[in-house]
Amino acid sequence: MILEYILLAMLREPKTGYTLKNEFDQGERHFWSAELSQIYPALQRMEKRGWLKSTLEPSDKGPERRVYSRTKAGAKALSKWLRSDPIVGMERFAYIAQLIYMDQLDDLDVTLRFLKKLRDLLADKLELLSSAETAMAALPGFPNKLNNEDFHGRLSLRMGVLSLSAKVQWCDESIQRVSARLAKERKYA
Amino acid sequence: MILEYILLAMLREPKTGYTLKNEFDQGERHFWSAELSQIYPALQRMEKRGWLKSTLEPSDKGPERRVYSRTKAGAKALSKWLRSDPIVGMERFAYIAQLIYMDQLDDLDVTLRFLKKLRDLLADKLELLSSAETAMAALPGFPNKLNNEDFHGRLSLRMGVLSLSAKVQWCDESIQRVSARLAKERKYA
DNA sequence: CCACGCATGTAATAGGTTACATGATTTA
DNA sequence: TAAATCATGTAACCTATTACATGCGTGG
Repeated sequence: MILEYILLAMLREPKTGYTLKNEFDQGERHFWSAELSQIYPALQRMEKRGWLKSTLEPSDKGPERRVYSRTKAGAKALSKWLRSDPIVGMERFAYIAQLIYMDQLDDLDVTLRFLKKLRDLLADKLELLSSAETAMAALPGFPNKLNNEDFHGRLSLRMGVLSLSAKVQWCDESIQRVSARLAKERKYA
Repeated sequence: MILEYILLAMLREPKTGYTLKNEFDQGERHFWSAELSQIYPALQRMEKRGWLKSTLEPSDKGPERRVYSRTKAGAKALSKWLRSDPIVGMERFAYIAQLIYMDQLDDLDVTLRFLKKLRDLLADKLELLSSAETAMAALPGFPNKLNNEDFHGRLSLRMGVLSLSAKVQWCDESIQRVSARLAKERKYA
């Protein structure tokens, strides 16, 4: 189960479920997300399995915090997972499904509006990642003296930026193509 | 439910569940996939809802085929979905999760091997889409006189090609960076 | 006093994969 | 005769989202 390994890896230092959720939301983890209702039971399962142990600590605000930390068994399981082959799953793009069947509407104006909206949505996402990348470039010793953690973080951020850039460019290219086709359609109408 | 709308859209002409599954597998549908155990119940649900109707037809080989076709209500539901805003969900990249936490192994050789393997996996996928794109370029009247269906198909294929190319390029760039870091590490060791 | 952030959880539902069950026809 | 393809389906399980339930402390 991938989420369990991600949580395990995020528990480099002891943390609560609530904290882990915040790290997902803060956009630090652009490649995955999870809800609290998924995180809490996962942590409980892992503790039962012996990968984590937890202690209750008082909180300034609100109820007691259950702080989880990795056990040796947990660290071993993580190490094994990190050494396994890359997990490349089927990616599912709902917006491509919409686009590919849009010909059935027989209305290129709809396609054009769709692509423009999509472009904006993807560009917004890209901007988030780009600014994170810019922030990283301000790190002390960038890029030659990054520590191992930041070095790996940089690689992963860059993948998000390049992949989203390619999609935004594809939107622009597609908008051009649809516009051209639309213009020709009108000329012969 | 996205799958239901995709099946609805694929039923441009009447088809069986088995046929729909084949279309997913043939790689024609690079943006989505589904198992028969998901397709059959989905078709049944849609028939109950009045989006599809089915008839039993004899088959040359094997059991009778249940052929589904869209009703007017189904066509209307599809049209509404196609006209809705682009569905941009959270993409989940398990291999980026592996990569980003790999610093905890403190062994750049593992990272390097990982990226090389990933590069090969992604390049294989890219090749599939690229050859589909090449095949499309051999279509009569390409690119200026494509019909609407092929035009939309081309746009969607191109997105797959560009997005995967970006990822392969990112792998290459990352392999370079890791190699350089590794070389420096050894020099000062 | 109410909304918001902190903090924990459960329940219901939806979406998806793997395994199981059945049986005909064709091809090696 | 064994495997592959055609063709339908169900059951069990895993993964993920949305909704529900509870309650403290702080700031407006």
